Amino acid sequence: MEPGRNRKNRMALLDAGRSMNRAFSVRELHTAARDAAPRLGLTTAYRTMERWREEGWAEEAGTRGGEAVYVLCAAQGHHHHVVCVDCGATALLEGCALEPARESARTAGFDLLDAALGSLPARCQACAGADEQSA
Amino acid sequence: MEPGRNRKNRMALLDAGRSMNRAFSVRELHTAARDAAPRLGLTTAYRTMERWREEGWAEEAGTRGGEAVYVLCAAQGHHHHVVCVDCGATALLEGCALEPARESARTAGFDLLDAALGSLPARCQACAGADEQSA
DNA sequence: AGCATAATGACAATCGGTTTCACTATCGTT
DNA sequence: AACGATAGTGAAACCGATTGTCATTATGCT
Repeated sequence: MEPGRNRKNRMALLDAGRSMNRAFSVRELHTAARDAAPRLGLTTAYRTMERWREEGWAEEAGTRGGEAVYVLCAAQGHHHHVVCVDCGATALLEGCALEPARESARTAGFDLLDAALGSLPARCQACAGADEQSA
Repeated sequence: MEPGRNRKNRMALLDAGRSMNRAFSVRELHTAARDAAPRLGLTTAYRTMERWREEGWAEEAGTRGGEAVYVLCAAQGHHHHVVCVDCGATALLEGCALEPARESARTAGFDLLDAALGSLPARCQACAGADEQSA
């Protein structure tokens, strides 16, 4: 990570993102980072997230309540994880669990987009349990 | 399909949707259906798409240029297809290509959401080729 | 014909997200 | 220390997709 100029804001955002251990929206990131950098604007949060995505440190993990959520990727190489669509909890998947799907797509003349499939939508045990209760 | 009252608009929308053989946005659907039903409003197109989704005839297949795109599902049972993120072309995947991923997720304590994984983002050969040219 | 109600469409409102633009912070150079 | 170039910033305007409102219309039933 190359901080470039004015590293204070980005560091606040990075710390905030790392400390929340789940998928989060830009708005949530902004709110969390404001504890450390009160004058931080929402625009900068959006710009920083886009930068992280371009540089591969973050990826989009679907939407929640109408707004896009993202995950910070610790693993840099080829990997996939699951993200709970309710609470944002994440887990890394072992091995290349999407290879069969990729093969199947290839025979149909399509290339699966790893970039868009880094985070598979799922429901974690806690949220699945809560769902049963409310249903 | 139960047409209910005033079937003219919905039939126009359904015909339009069926005739375009690819993923499409609500706005595209509305435009196409207007040939057969000129007074059709955009609101009705949105409402109809939501209804189709609730009833299982359509599912969201990501976004393109900021607007959500959908596919009409011919197959009713458990199935997955790929959707080209560039042109919207679709193909049905053979077999249960996502089973390994589901297993892997389960060991991590997550349930993959079939509903959200009906359409896997991909790129078709034509668009992949066009991409190479422009790059 | 008359009624109850589903369906409709024009328009307003909402809401993520992006763009604009004047201002500020940082860095290398004098 | 002052300076100039440029990256970075935030408030506010803007945009476009989607949803809500509400008076009107179409439909099926009696």
